[in-house]
Amino acid sequence: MANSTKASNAANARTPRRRASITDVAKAAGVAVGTVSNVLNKPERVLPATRERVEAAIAELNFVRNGSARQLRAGTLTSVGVVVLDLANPFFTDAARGIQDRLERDSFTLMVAGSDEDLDRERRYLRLYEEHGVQGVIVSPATDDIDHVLAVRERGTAAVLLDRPSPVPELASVAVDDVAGGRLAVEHLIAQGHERIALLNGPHTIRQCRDRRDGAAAAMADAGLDPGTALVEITVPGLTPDGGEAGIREVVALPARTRPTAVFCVNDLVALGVLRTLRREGVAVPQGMAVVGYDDVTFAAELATPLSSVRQPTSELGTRAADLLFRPEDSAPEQVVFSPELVVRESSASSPEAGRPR
Amino acid sequence: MANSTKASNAANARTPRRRASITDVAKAAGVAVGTVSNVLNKPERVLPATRERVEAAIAELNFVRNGSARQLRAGTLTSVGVVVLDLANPFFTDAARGIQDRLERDSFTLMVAGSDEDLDRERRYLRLYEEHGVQGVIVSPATDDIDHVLAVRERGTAAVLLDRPSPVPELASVAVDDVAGGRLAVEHLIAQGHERIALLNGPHTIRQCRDRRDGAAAAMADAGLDPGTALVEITVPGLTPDGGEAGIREVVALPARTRPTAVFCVNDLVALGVLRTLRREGVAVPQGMAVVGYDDVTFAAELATPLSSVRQPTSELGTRAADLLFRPEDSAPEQVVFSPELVVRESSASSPEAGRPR
DNA sequence: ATGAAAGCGCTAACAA
DNA sequence: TTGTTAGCGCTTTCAT
Repeated sequence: MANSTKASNAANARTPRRRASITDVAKAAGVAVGTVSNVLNKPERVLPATRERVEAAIAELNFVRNGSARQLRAGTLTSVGVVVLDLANPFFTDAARGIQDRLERDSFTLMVAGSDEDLDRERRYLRLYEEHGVQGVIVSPATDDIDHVLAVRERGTAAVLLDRPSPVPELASVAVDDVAGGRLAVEHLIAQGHERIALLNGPHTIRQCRDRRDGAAAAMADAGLDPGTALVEITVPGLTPDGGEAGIREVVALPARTRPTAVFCVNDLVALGVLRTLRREGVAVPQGMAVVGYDDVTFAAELATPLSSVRQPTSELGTRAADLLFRPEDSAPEQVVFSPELVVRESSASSPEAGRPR
Repeated sequence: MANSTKASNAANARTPRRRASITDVAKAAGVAVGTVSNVLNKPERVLPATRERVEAAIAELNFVRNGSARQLRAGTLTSVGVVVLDLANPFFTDAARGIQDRLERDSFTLMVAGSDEDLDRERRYLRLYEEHGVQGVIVSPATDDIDHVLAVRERGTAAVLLDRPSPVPELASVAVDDVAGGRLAVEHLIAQGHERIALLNGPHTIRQCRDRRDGAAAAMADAGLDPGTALVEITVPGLTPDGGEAGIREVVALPARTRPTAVFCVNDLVALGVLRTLRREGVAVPQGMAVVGYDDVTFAAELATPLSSVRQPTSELGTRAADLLFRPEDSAPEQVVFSPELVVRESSASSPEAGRPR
């Protein structure tokens, strides 16, 4: 049928002239529907001759199985749904890649949706997946409210929390210790001599943001600084470069006396915007302002000022999540927590090679 | 039902104890199934009193509509499926964002899958979407073979090609002129005095790769250079930073006499790997090797050596694609082609500010 | 306003 | 080996 389409006209193609059903095929081939079904599912059970007739009819009628009907009978589907916070964030797409890699082994298919940190959208997608009978869902929740995830699981669909430790034992999760991450970043900055540090953060409804802040504050307290004044938290309008730009402008506008000398960004996208803006404004990094990011995305090391960042085992996060999805029924749900590590680069280290890169 | 889950035990939750059906709800509420259906779909048609009873039953039984059954009756679904070449490529995720933004307006839901440039996987996802009755599909095809996309459309599902001009008039498409893009990049390099240019490219089965090469070759020919010798094409093992690293190592290993002095990378991910490797190897950019990328991703301008790149209207690509999906039946399919533009930065311009950035 | 029942397309169990 | 048929869960007439 390769080029036959060339002849057809557009309107025709668009018209939803009823898709051929298995009954149509049966009729056209002069066999029973059961036989067509067998050709589709257990070809070996049907005589080559009849099979050919049926296959001809299928091709002829352009038949495509109706997945809904199929599934209505079968009960379930070999696919998995994922909802991440942000489709444009490399952290999540890398994790999605990890999931896909793992799932591929069992020839599951993966569908991804982005919630844009919106609880409603998260719920909508989750419900869509569930209604369509996916085998499991992997969600990085936008807020603390995960009742809907729990509910999905209650109803018999496997569920795993991604990048978020589970608050209840019966739900599996894969996460990275964000408190530790925040602590790492700020301990490092303090060690570099900074005593007032800005935190460009997202809303505290997002757990990652809250935890990283808590870690940062803890590091301050441990160092004998008062987090209340020494940690200047600024909520950015978006976890993006533009958000970072807006945030750092606020910092720079602060009176010199109380202006932080370092900034810890809740992710590398934000940090990218910060670096961009500081450069434009002629502020030297790290001398005028030290910067630490989070996620250690691919490009962090290659920036004009190589960016210090808290690294997470991103893709492994995904593969583990996929693993947990299909553990045997009787095994207890597992809570996996990875540890982050800090990668120090020039954006925060006024040490050895402070001058020119390379 | 918020915290009730806490009490339940895991095994129980996992057991696919048959999901409650509409019949169960009807029974529990002491009404007919039709009434339950009405509560779900046309609540105004049912007496408040009965409605409440039904709603109580729904909550009680944890009922979730079975999407397959629903759709089997209704025929179709308000969602759209997208298949992109690579989920980890910012170009495609940005485009996906564009699609999502546009679709949101009509409260469609979006599902994304990555084919990893594999035709089989592309086919699988497309079929999955089709079988499940999505309203439309948007595909960035891995190869020239788009019969399966045409077929989907023939069967009545709207389809739009993404980042790929349609070869047939009856299929809508949104693309960027990649020949022009390749030409822009190489013309620029030639203007900078380069006479032998490496092209780190992906396989020619991918149209974008082929077109950019053709544009590059054309620019050479126009300048009186022989593309056969002056354009050194190297196929990278992957369109990723690591692929770029492998590619540039080949280039650098060439005997000085025939070694290119500039490299044009088929995307910015590859270029990132190239810059990284050149830095490690101590090759100055652009003096020792000029570099031009493609896509102008967010971080291109912020790299240690700001990267020259061919910019595409990425997110607009997505919104337009979504637009085309739902044009009225009678309107002819549209072929949209955007023009790329070259953004020159330090990685290729030995001109003004050749020395230090900032 | 509600109930009863048909039927969407498919698979699986059974009969021939 | 092939045909017949019940029924998955839902929506939608058509009665009541």
